[in-house]
Amino acid sequence: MFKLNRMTDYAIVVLGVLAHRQGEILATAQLAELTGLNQPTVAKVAKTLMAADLLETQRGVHGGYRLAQPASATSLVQIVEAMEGPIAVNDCVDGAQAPCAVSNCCFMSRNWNRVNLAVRNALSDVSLEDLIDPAQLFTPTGHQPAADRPASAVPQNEILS
Amino acid sequence: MFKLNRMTDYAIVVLGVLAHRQGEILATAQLAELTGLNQPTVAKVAKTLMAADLLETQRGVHGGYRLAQPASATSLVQIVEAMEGPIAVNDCVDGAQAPCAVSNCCFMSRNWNRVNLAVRNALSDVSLEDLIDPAQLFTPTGHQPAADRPASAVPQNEILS
DNA sequence: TCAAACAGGACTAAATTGGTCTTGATTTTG
DNA sequence: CAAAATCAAGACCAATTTAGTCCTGTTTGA
Repeated sequence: MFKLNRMTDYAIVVLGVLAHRQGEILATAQLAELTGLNQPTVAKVAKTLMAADLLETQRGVHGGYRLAQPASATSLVQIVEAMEGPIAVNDCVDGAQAPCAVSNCCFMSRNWNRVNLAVRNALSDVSLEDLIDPAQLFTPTGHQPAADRPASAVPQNEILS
Repeated sequence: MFKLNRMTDYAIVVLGVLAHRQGEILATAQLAELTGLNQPTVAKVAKTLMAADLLETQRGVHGGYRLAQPASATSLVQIVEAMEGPIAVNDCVDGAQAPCAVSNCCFMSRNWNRVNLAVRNALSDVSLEDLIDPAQLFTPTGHQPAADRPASAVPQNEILS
């Protein structure tokens, strides 16, 4: 476990498509077609991402969404917290939504905060750009041409190509 | 979110009590009294921890449970994985229980593995002993005497004292 | 003015999680 | 040997959470 919600997965797919067409405004119907998700689901995800200022919107005819910032500037922790609320491994952690219910709290609180911060840092080290571009990662110099990448790392599917 | 299950919290409380009485065998009824949990809940948690070899058992009259290894040798990742299964931020990660459902998978898989590993490492850096003993953490030399610790870090409650 | 699109909720259904119970096996003790 | 205490294993139901849909508005361009 420790799994992301399905909605968060959807959000990443949607953001990935928008990142590939940076600047373009795409309607939820187009996003639905490109991602394979249902249009209402895309709309719900987009609304949530809007509330976190990760998307910009244009209303009315020919309206839609685009990224509010470059993919390289959006970190995974932003996406996760937009969709799932603040990261809190339990209720003993600063920023948790409810006070802790059981008594393993309080005197462990500082340690939980340390754990929580470590998890959070792990997510903040990855940008949306990293997630959608395999070449970015695992290559110390970065931006290595595709021909040099192992074939197994590039089984692109139609969604983001 | 990214929250641990309540059962995992319970497990940590139970393990914490057993760590304080290392070597002693405690029955689920005693553990229930010491932790404030219900006896059936303690029994369920203990069964799960048994399956992960974190506890040793003695059956029959005066039976019960004790830690299978010192608290310092049990890491948080062991406890979490015992209670919640392998850590997998999504289904695209090695060790996930189901193949990925949506198409944000595959070509992101290696990156997800990186994220997953970072989260996992964050949890493996914390031992059960760290969790129950605030003095262990935040003191580079470790094992600092209680008198030197800031008062705010030692609001012990009755459960683990 | 109309149609395309987002805004903001409410709402239902499905899945997961938490907690309890039952039946059986094992061990100590009188 | 019998009884009591205790763990073993799993079935089961209730509560919570999550996913997905829908409805009624508002905005905008043609």
